[in-house]
Amino acid sequence: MPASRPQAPAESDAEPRQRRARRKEARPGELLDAGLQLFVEKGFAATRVEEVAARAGVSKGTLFLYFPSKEDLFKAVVRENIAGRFPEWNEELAQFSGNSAELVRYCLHTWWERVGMTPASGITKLVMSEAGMFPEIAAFYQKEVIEPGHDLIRRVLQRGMDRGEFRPLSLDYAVYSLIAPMIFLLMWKHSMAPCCPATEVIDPIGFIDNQVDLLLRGMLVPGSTT
Amino acid sequence: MPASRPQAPAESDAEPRQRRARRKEARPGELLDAGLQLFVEKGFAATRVEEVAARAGVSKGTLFLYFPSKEDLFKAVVRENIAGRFPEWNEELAQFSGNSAELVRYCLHTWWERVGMTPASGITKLVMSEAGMFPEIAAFYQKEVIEPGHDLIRRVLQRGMDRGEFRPLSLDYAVYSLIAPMIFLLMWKHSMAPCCPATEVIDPIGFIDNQVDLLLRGMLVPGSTT
DNA sequence: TACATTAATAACCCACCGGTCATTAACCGT
DNA sequence: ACGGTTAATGACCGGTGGGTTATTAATGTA
Repeated sequence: MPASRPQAPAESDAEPRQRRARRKEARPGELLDAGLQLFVEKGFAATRVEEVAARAGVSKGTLFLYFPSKEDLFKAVVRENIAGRFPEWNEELAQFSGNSAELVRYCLHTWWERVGMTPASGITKLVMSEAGMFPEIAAFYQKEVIEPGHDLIRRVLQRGMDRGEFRPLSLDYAVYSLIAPMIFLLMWKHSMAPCCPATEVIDPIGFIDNQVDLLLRGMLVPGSTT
Repeated sequence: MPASRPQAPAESDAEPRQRRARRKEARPGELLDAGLQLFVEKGFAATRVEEVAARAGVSKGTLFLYFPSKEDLFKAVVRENIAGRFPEWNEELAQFSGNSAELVRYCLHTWWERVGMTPASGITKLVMSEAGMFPEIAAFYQKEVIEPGHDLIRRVLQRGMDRGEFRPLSLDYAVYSLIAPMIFLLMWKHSMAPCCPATEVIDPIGFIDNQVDLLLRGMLVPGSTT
């Protein structure tokens, strides 16, 4: 996980926090953090640069001192937060020693812990939402995140088939059968859920468990004892 | 399917198409059609009412003569294209006479034909994308579309359990297991797919067939001959 | 043709927001 | 203490877009 920064100037601390402090080093990072929060909250178009600046404890003019435009700020936010954690995950996958049903369950749970329930999930939602307006970012995301993720899942399923645990599957489709509920969860969390708190809330862990159970019944070879 | 309208005034026809024609009856429908097109193309916030009016062959002022606000126009578009069609679908569901596995397959295929592959799917994508910024719209959509759709699916699953075709399921989760792949398909179609035409395209029908097959293996009582 | 009714228009208002720039003040070397 | 440098500011600009309204003209009636 990217080390979280000291969360912008908190004012009212031991420091009287003078108005026009000169902190050239800290500004970009604080603006990036504020940008991440607001872009995830409101999307790209709806986020006002002045608000980003305010949340970073700085004026609008200062923001443009560090980032030439709103779009550049956005790109910087995406770049910083979509760190390539895939090498680490691929490593974990290769070392997993349990059966493939357990591996599937482990993958989805881990995804939820490390992406789904973190701000990173907001970026995915954001990119899918605004892809139409920013095709170059969509392409970047496709290449850097979606394809590696796709390959990782594919390897899990292939492992299950190689070990005789899964019946022969159409890999191209089965991969999406696992991805789809995760995307759904993430879209739900960031779109409908915050607006309609009254209506039936989906418990993510419960849903994932149930979904894995359902899909595994369809994927495991009949009569398996797992 | 709602009978497609004569697609706004085409000018340059046999009719010289006078400037300020008075066509009180035709305006709302033409504005609704133009609105559907543009909202799906560009999203809610990015669509300018003046552009909707122009595409309907009318001035901005005229639009506000028929719809009190942009948001009301949008709600009317949603009602006409999705929400208003549930009675018809519920009727079809009630009259279905095959087994429940066939019914599930029929539902998803029909959804794809009547929503997924039509502009109506763009509306769902739009709402999920912009729900955060427009809670009124999200709440409206939740009530008029999501809840009826949820109930419809739930009835299908309940039918399968009542008839002893499906094993006991957690309805709350199982409903989402069917909805999730549809939402995924639709998000994919409207966000990543148009931007990354090179990369592996998902065949919707193939995916749906495969998904239904997988889920039914998990839902049907073991040893069922269906 | 004269007149009332009202559909339709286009100019207008105003709030908002991305981006700029002259001004201000914090810091540093001497 | 005193400039000189530059980080930071906030007033300002210009374009945009939702919504309003005074005006215009199409239609129906006599």
